[in-house]
Amino acid sequence: MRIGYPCVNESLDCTATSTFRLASYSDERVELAVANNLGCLLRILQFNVAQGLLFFRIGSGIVPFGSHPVNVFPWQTRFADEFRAVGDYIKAHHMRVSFHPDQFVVLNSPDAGIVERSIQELVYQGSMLDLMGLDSTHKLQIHVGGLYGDRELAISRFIDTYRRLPAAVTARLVIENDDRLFSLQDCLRVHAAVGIPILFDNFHHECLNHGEPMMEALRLAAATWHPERDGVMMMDYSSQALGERKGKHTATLEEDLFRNFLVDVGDLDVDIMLEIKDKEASAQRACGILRDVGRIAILAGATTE
DNA sequence: AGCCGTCAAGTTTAC
DNA sequence: GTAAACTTGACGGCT
Repeated sequence: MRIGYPCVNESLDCTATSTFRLASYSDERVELAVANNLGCLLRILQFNVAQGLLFFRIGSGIVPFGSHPVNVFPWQTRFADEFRAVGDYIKAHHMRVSFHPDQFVVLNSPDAGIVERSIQELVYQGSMLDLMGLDSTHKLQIHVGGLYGDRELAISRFIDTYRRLPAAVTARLVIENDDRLFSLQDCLRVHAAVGIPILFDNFHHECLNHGEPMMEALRLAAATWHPERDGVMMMDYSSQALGERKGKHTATLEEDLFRNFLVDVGDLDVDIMLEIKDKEASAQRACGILRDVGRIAILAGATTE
């Protein structure tokens, strides 16, 4: 089991998502930004290894305007060595990484232009994993998309689009249950049609479900991951921010809730991405809790033998 | 030097 | 019909 956090490290003064405005686009700025971002990404990964955090979500903005037609800079060849070095580091330390294209990637949109731009974004993000030399256990996670007033049609449109995706994308694409529109059950239907793994989000499941207990939901999602092709299940973990709008992520890890969640996880192998505002601070505490729970389990085992 | 409106992209929900 | 939320920093024009 690995624990990680998304995109931003708050301890280091180094950001892997530096960018600039479209209006000030130039090839030179792309080159500067990518050099900075890959350098910072490696530093963040080194920091993570030192902390025992072996799961990390890489931000979408490593290459500014990476899938935009304005960007014709040959970053794939210019930074081939740097991407390869990052990938070598990840493999050497048995880390796992993912990408989470943001809300503009909507594969089930009725607008063909939006679908095409979405596919290009997925191709861009997948190509970074290719350049790093990372296999299909490193994933691209998206949501099913919009509802457009007709759930059946929306799901079937996702399936149709999925079948047209390039193999480099489908090898890595996973869908996540969301908190308002597409539940775990909806994702399971998409999985049944095309075999796409489901990245389980416990907090979204708490917000939107059909009565499945957490332990059952985890096992349903885990069964959608093909061990050799996909690796162990990835999941997002969070909890409700107290006193805030329903669905708002907590600012910091609620340790008791996380400890209880690990009990539900049991002996299921899963890599956990903490979607929590204070990033690596909570991730480090989560690692400590995981070690405690493991130690207690070992002690409990010892006393019964 | 510091303030602060704005930033490629989509969709839903609240007002 | 328009704006906020998703999530968030930081770009960059302006004083």
